[in-house]
Amino acid sequence: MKIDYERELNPPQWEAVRHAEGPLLIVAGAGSGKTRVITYKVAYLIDSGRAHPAEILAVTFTNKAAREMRERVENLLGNLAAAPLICTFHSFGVRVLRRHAERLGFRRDFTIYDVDDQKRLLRRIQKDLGLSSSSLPVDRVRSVISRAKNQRWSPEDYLVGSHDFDAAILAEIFRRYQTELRRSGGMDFDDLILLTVELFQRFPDLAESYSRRYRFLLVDEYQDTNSLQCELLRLLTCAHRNITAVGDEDQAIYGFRGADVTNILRFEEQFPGARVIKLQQNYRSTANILEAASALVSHNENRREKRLWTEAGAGDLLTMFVAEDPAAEAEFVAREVGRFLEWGESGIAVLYRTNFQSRQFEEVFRRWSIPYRLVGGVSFYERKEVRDALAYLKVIRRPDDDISLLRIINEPSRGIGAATIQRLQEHVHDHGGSLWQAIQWAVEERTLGPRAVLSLKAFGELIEGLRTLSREAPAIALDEILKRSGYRAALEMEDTEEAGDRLLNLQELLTVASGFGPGDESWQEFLDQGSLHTELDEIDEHAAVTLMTLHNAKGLEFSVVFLVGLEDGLFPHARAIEDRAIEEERRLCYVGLTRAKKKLYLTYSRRRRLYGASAQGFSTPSRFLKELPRELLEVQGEFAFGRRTYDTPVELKAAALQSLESNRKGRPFSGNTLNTVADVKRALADRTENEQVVEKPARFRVGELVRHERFGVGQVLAVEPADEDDLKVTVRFLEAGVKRLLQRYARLQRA
DNA sequence: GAAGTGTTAAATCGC
DNA sequence: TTAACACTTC
Repeated sequence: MKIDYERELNPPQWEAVRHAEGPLLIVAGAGSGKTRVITYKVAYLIDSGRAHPAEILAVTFTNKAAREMRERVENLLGNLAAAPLICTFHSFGVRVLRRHAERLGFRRDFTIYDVDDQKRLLRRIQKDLGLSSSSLPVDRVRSVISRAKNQRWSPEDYLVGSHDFDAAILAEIFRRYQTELRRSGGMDFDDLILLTVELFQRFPDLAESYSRRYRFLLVDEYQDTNSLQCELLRLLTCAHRNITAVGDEDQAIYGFRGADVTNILRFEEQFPGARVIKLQQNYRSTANILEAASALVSHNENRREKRLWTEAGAGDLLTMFVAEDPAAEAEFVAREVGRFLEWGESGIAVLYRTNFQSRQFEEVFRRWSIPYRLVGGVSFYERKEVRDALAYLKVIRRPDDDISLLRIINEPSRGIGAATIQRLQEHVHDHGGSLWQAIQWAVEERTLGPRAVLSLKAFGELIEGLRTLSREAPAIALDEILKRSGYRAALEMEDTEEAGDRLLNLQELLTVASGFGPGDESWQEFLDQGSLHTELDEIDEHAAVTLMTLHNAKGLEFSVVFLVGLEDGLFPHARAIEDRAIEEERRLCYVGLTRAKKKLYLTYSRRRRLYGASAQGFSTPSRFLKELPRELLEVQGEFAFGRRTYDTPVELKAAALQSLESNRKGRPFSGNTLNTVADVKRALADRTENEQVVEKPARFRVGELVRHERFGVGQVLAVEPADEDDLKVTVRFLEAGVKRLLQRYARLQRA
């Protein structure tokens, strides 16, 4: 054998790797070499001659994980004549459905509709039903529909089984959504799994042939499977029982898309006689980090107790930093990052709960010339111009694809406005068929205004003319499309920086496309990768600092991790608090903590502008901070004022006084005492204790100084409308003894 | 009726 | 920062 497995793996790891036949569950704690074990297992199966590479199917949840696993296997074994199939659940579904979708009444060249397409369609439907998007947010509709589909509910089933307040409306939207989706011959992400399961259930022979073909099945991140994926795995093991699942229930963070932790907890029930091997030695983090993470997650009730241990030393304490506002938080992070970069450290990550938090960090990093890599956010394939270009390609292949057609019908503007489109849709609604057919009808019958007919005719001819291009390679077709549709010209005309970027992106897309030859399959592959792709990661691959959400960080490790925005409402997210889904948030926090190898920073901001509020609100430190053992934390640099932080209270006081002086505007003002370290610590330990109320209503302006009889001088930090006549005023008092943020409704005095 | 311009509100997580 | 919406101009 090429590899000395016994030397490279610890005893339980090696045991898991050599367990070739029969069901196996590897319960792997964070940093216990989970990915290593599963890749070594793939290698071992091949290396030992137990499996031909083509008999192995390894399923992951993200493209990134699949790609990495492929690379690792290749590193271990070198180039193989045949490669094992390593892909995501969704791309496996696509693979199967592209071959057999006809059996379910779909065309094989069905279109995959992603989130953006779904939203466009749903908005349209809601509009048709006369519902404003504000009363029923499209994201909520989408999640309801997705949940229903993952339960395999039809719109009618949903109506019966749901307790939602507006179930009837939701069911109707759901019904129309399904109809439209089917009519344009499309599948959404949920369908990719759902329909694969349906296919296998209706045609057991097919399931069996797949099961026979892939005699060894490996599943990564098993705790994140939903019931459909679980069913798919069951179907894929109908001809054998060689399934190896790796997972950690403490890292289950995809409940929101239907993942169900009980799948991993019941693995032995589903696959009787399964072996369970636990990996509990952590090779990643220092003892302090590991201890903090374990302490945190032990607050969860829904879990098996396990004991992670490490041979590593205690390492540094965790550093907690309290910033005055998000800008100061970002500056602190940038400063620390700068120090690590000087020391030559390169594995640094800034992890946050929600994508919008990335902006403040990007801004500071750019200002300080710190090269960073942003994962997620608006990715290449989500850009408008890229999606438009792909929509053109889809339409010239299959003009009946309504959703793609709608995207480009007036892009660039060609005189087909909302009213005309409305008419076309009415026609489709009354007479059936597709929009494309409705356009033909409008041109022939001339029932619309002459201008509209002219524009539609030109559009029809444009598409008709472009259709022959589908015989060429995608790159050639795309280039021609951009030319003839006037898309490129329109951007060139604009002559703005943004238009220039868009042109560059289209050029980039052409480069990607040029890797694909002519032919149906090649086109399909190109378009599918666009739909299933998440981010283009060759951009600044070697940047020392990575910015990403906690969800994106799963499975990765970094020497230094900054976990930022640790405020109640942000993390744990307000929605999770409302839904009483704190345990999943805590697991997410656990995932974040355990990404760090050597050094972990926890930061939060005392003020933050959220949800477009007109004023900055005050935040409460995340409840998770209180669940970490005090003795593992050091509080650092908490002296923040305005946008800056200061190393000592003396410096802080000087700066604050100066700022206050220049802002005084004739109001009474006297010297004051500022926060001390002890004050801040006490405030953190119990925030409510320090909250006070302003007794006298008055008029306030942000930034202005006020004086209170009892609490002394303070600065108005926010004034925001509350009820009709009321203003919510937030004041920070600077005198000793009272230092917290005071809130009170003050009567608005109208001018 | 379409296109261009200005304004305002909004924002979990992701295949 | 974006995207939907209202409003004006052609």
